[in-house]
Amino acid sequence: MDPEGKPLNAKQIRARFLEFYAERGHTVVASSSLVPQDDPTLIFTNAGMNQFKAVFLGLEKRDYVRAASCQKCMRVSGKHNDLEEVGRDARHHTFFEMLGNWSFGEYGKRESLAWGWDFLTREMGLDPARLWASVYKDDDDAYAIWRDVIKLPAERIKRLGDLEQGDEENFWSMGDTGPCGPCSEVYIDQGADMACDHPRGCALGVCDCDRWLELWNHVFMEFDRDEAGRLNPLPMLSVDTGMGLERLVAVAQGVRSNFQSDLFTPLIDFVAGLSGRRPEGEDRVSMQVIADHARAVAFAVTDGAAPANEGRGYVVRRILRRAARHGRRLELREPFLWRCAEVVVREMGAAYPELVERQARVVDVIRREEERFNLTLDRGLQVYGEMRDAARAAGRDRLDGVDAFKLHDTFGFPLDLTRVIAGEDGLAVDEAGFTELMERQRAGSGKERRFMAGVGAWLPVGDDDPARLRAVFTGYGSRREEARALGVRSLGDGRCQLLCDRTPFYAEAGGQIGDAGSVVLADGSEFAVATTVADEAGPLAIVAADAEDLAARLRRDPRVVLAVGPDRAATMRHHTATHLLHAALRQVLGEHVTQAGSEVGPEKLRFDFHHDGALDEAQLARVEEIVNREVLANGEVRVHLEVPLAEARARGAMALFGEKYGETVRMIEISGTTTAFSLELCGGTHVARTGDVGPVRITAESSSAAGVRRLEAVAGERALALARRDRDQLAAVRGLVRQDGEPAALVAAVMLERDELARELRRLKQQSAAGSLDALLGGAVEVAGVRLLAARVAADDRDALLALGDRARDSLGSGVVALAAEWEGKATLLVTVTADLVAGKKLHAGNLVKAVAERVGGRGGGKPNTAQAGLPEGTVEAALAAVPAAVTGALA
RNA sequence: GGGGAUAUAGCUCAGUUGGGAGAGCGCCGGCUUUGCAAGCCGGAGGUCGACGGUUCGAUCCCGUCUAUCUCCA
Repeated sequence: MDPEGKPLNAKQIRARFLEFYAERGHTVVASSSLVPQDDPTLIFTNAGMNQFKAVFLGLEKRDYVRAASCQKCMRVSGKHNDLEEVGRDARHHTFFEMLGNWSFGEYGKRESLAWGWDFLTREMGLDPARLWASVYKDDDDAYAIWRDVIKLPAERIKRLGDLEQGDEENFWSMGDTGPCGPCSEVYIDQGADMACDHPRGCALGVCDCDRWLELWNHVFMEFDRDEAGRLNPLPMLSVDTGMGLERLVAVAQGVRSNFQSDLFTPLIDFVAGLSGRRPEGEDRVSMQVIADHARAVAFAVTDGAAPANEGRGYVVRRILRRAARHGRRLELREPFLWRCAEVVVREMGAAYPELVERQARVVDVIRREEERFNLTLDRGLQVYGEMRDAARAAGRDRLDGVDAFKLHDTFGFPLDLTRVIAGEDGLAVDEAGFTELMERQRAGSGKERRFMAGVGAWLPVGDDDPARLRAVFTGYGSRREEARALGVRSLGDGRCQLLCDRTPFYAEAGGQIGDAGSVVLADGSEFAVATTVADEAGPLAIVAADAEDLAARLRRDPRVVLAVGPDRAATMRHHTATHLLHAALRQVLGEHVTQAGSEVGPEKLRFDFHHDGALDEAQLARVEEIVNREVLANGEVRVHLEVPLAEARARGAMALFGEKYGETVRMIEISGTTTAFSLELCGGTHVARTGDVGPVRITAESSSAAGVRRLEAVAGERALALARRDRDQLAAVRGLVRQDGEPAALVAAVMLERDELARELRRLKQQSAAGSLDALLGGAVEVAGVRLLAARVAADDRDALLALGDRARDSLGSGVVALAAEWEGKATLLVTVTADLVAGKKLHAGNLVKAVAERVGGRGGGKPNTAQAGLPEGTVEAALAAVPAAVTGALA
């Protein structure tokens, strides 16, 4: 409550939470991106602790031990989150915000629970009499804190969960192994009228209904679970808590559904206004779906997850299309979701400045996707029409499950729309058949899932378990390193991963490909490093060696010399060139140009960016010119380490996909002619001065996806090689044309001349063919009452032969023409029959040519009026001689 | 990662026992016509997505690849 006794609004609640913990010594940490940076196991950030995972695993140190945040989260799958359910009840969301406080080995259960209690009861003004708590069965500490410190009556403290019985309630773990521990949850009793009719009675720990609303989960990480399932105490206890902002706001504002809180009402009101309908009944459900999905889509696209047909982009597309379908239910036919996204930006832009920064592009992406979906629906309608007609023609009053499934599977036409439209046509839909096919598809694709196939267990080199060790990357400064091997892991394909305490090898990240090179062992043996990949342990060299063998050698002496190969220099040039290109594109095309991906290697660089429409020659030339101008300026490439994220953002640094956003970031500044020319967050390797990049040439411009352009370019010696090749090519052209002047003009003149000559040649050939036609016609004979012309002619391609045949047939008026010609070492026989004979005498050119060809060992066929056959060499005369007999035979 | 569909003129698309590449719109030229999507005549424009196979012959059948659409994970 605020001083006047009015409920707080969502913005105030979010701010209060962070202030509350800041006052208690917590560092307020910005929400990390919805798109997880260094965690391939996650599609979207789904909990507040995601960005602290490495800290809990002991792999990363932060300069604080208490933190609090409000984290953007998305959950679109999982046992409690079927996308189809979102919007139908009071609680489920795709996008939500998670409030949390953390202690990294510092304070414990007592502080976390007591502060949480104070926040809820004093700051939020929740009635202490309605709050309940649960603890893990064996967690006597937490129980005692609730009863003795917070003074919660014992009847409102429940002991839940039982690991021995397989009940993981109130026991949290990150995975099958690793940090884990008991948790304690805070619930609010929403009142007896919200109770359910569970057979064993509506009660906390029994049912799962909305009366007992879970508000806050405090996790106490105190164990490390090993492979045998044993719980080993951790040296330090850590705290990880999470509370859904949407629930808290709803409870604090005294409403029963999250959708009635002011996080959602502006959106629902907006959609109601737009559609001219009231938020009641099924219409209310649709509006809630749209409100939820508009938030999800706006945030996801802002964080770089654009609609696509695979991965997280596909999830975004599905959410967006589901919203669009609900819009149609409200009879919103024009794209509308992009306008909802504008409302999201208006409402939440203050808390999440990135929404405002990228609004123009995000709104545009959403509107285009809506338009695309309309096209998909149009095409689906067309296909549906064909299916309907076929069903009716067959006298059925039902659309097959196969058809409904095909509409959905192949044309993306949703089942519910099929149902509605078929209903209007008086057709039922075989939904059982549809469901069966759907199940089959699910079962089919779920079966084969391989992730880093064949990766074996770590083979330790020293005493420590490599799974707990980490490599330090030293490759910014040096390319050769004497290091100590820690572990080897087989990839199952004759190669293995090598973990060392330090390594100069850059692992594939941020578009820059992993380093190749070599590793030399103490025994003098040398192995090639094919590339380098990263996982939580840091850069791992992929070595072409047998894992067991390599591990055995290293156990005798773990010292190794790691040397990055010579390609790295070219890669560094290309990486710096990529930053120059990015900045130049923004100058030429505008600030909407943002990176959509890149690949930087020794051979070339590839840069994908958001922009509509192809770049014309002038734009490409301008971009190339700017990049090269900056190279000549020879500005300094400065690397700023440990820049606070907020500061980097304030300076307008460009964020790079695939790059890790910690509290502090690495920033690459390229000084230009006057001020900073390029400023990007980037972990890659760069040259020292822009002059080191050497000449840069753009080699290709294309599209990689809707709204995304792709440029390819080369720098340094690759650009020189390209220039050399171009020069040689031009010299070759000049040499061929043997005239002075611009090669293009010379070639154009030659081409023009060639076209004229070709035309002239064709005319002459036709003339001469026409001339010889009279002579040919003189050779026509009469066979069985049909005029027949059989002759060898000079034609040097199929078209010429056919044209000649046409003329002969027309001159003949009524009859059969058989012409043979040879070109390219192959003989072809053409037979044409005039229309009157096809109809009257039932002559068939295809049959005639087949009969003749078979006589001499050839094969052929064709249509009744025209047919062709291939003849063996030297059989032309024999074939022509066989024609009269074939005609006679056909008429017999 | 696994399926399904599509790829033909600048654009939208036709094109079946495998046998001569088409329409509409757009473009260029000519004629006609003072007006609203003008009319008539003529013309240019195609490696039928790429590569391989089967065949006397492939836009068509088969295989591989690429791109786009779409579903499942």
